[in-house]
Amino acid sequence: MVAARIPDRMTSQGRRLTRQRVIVAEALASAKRALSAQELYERIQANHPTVGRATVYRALEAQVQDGMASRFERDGHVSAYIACDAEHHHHLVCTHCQRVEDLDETAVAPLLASVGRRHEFQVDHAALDFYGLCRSCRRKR
Amino acid sequence: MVAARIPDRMTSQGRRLTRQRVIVAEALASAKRALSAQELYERIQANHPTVGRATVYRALEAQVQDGMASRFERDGHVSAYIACDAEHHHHLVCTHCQRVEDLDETAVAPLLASVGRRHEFQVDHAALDFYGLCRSCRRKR
DNA sequence: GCCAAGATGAGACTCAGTGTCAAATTGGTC
DNA sequence: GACCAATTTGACACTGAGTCTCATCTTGGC
Repeated sequence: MVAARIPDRMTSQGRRLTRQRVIVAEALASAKRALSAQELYERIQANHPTVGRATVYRALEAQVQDGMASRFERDGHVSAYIACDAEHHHHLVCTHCQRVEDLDETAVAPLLASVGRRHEFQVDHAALDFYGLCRSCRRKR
Repeated sequence: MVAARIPDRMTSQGRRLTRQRVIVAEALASAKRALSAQELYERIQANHPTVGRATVYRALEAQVQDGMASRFERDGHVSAYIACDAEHHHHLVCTHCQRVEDLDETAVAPLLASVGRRHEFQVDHAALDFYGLCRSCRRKR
């Protein structure tokens, strides 16, 4: 089960396991969709009104570093976050309901390999996310 | 020559061809690297001090819509822009010198096709940019 | 040249995200 | 369990990219 490994990841790099970071991680994981830091903060406020806004931002940043979440850009220059259980995951983001599907890494690998081969470029990281309408949102239109 | 088509693109959707938008387009095209709106504004100031900041932002937005430029996110939540001469171009961005290489579209197409097939997802647009060090920056390290 | 629709420039405004700092918490160590 | 240094937190001030407003100016069709 993936959840069992979460505390390990959260304490990587000498990071301490705090109540607040657990709250943020759980809130993001249970959302099952992309949320901005502000939206997540507001959700957390409902049950944990003492958790500060800056703490949510810091916790999200830590989660991204620890490979527990990924960040991408939503329209309007806002970052959105989604919980994920492996590193280097890429996503299909529904721009209507904000639900996120994982993209099969095996489909991505050939592209990454070909880029390394064809361009003398040391790829550090890739923004590789697709935006559009998921099946159920497409039907509703 | 591609440049000849620029006025056509700039007047799409009933948009008017203004002196300022030409200045912005030329400044971005001649930069040959990714620039933030602010950086571009500052460059333009040198030769055209009357062009306003908001105008540069608006012109860049229009260029992205018209497929004359693409936008991606730089660290620090800032948009950067690069001129491009075809639609749906994806890029290799050097995070050190900000130079940009075009990514061969034929390498990308299989991925796009497989996403459409494997996920019932109507892809609207894709963030598909690679960040890293270009050859010359890599050598300098 | 005329004129309506659209664009511009100046600057106020917004708000996501960051920095600061005193107080609180964590997790080794004894 | 108590102690303590290092880290984290919460509150809030601050920053700055990007947007909005509005009076004025341009564009382009007639």
